[in-house]
Amino acid sequence: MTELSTMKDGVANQAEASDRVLQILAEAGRLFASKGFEGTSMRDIALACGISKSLLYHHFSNKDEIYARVAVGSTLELYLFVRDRIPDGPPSQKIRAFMVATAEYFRRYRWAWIASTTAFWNDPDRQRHKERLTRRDRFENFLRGLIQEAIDAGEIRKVDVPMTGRLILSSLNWMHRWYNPNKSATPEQIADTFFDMIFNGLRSGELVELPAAEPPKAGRRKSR
Amino acid sequence: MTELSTMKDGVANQAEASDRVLQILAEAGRLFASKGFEGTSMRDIALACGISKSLLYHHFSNKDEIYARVAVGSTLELYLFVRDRIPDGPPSQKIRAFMVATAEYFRRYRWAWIASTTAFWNDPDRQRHKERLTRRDRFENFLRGLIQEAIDAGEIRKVDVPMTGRLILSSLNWMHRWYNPNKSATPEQIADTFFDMIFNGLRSGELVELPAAEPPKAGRRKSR
DNA sequence: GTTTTCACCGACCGATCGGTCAAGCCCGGC
DNA sequence: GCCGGGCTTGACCGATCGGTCGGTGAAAAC
Repeated sequence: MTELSTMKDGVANQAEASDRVLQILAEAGRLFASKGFEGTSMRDIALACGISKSLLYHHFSNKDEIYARVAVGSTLELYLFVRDRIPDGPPSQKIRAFMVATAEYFRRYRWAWIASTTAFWNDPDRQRHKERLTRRDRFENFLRGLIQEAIDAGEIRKVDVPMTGRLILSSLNWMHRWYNPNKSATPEQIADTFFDMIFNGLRSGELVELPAAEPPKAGRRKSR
Repeated sequence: MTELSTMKDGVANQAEASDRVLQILAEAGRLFASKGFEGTSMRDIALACGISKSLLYHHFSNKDEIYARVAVGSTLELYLFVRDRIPDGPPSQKIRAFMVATAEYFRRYRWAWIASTTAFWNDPDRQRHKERLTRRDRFENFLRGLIQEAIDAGEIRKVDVPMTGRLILSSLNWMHRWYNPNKSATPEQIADTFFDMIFNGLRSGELVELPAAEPPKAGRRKSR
């Protein structure tokens, strides 16, 4: 199921592409990620690759296509990548695997990930942007299915499913803003920690029954 | 506490500014938020305001200053805004108030918020960002203090404090990517829901019946 | 009544943008 | 030999970029 693993320097899913094309995609992804789409010129990309600007137009028809190959081509198989890493077992563990797999994808295709989630995300008139959003919808709906599964199995509370999905995805999607690859924790470890926090909650103590009758302010005490 | 509330159209903390300047800041914020800093030209801003491009340079020295007034000027008092809305009471409720207050700030200064968290966040020329980042650090450290407080009070588990802060902030910081002001839930309600999910966890409580033959869930429980 | 101040504008600047094009370079097949 | 065809280039294009300049008109200050 991982025949899609033709990759180089974090450029995902670019089968049958020449070394030069892969180089361009890698450099362009890095630049898009750090300076944005509008902030990156074709001259920047050419300079980073050590080639002439014209050569970019030999391999790609325009700037949008480079971005599409970086971003769309990279989110292309996120859904499949994650789906294939969901084990059989209790639904809650599937959610955990979902988070860890997404984090692994982030780690492997980091620049392309950042580029695709950063650049002109709300430009309404970009045709291929819609394709990417469709893929992300499928990805998100997959997560919602897992959450519903966990609810049906009685593993998690009867929470609002879309909102729960947004919380989980938020914890992963914001990671690129603070994640430092030189620090010790891997994205997978971070995702695992976040799953623990979200699934088990932060609250200490065994679940004694709810202080339901109590107004929130007066609540819990256990002075230090 | 709210002497900082000179605002118009979601432009925060722009005291003693003329109507025209406020208009420019509002329109520029909206454009920066939707098209990014590099993607927004001075002509765009002038056109949106119905004025000439020259007039922008009469009121501001350059494009960066407009961005600074929108973004830096808006995150300027986020820390104070939130701090003043933290009630006395149990630390966990302070964390909840922190989240709700941040969400309120997001709702009130939405465009400026998006512009400041979107545009060239990792520009190598961090100088103009340093001030803004310093403020955000203070903001984040404030949250970490609340988390530590809750741990010391025994209200929440002995979790990793910075990581917990990142989870909480992620849930809020990613909101602008999916929040729809036309839908029913307010940002404050969303933040409240997220607090409940993170604090109490998703896992169903003891009262859930144990399906007799069901194998246990692979030992994810963390004992404290 | 004169001068100063200030919001405002149209024309313009050099630089850079995305993109084009005709021509060279290189290398395997005749 | 020399012939095609893919890789590569520098010169160039119109458009647009951020920013400047000289000036206008009306109110405020003297």
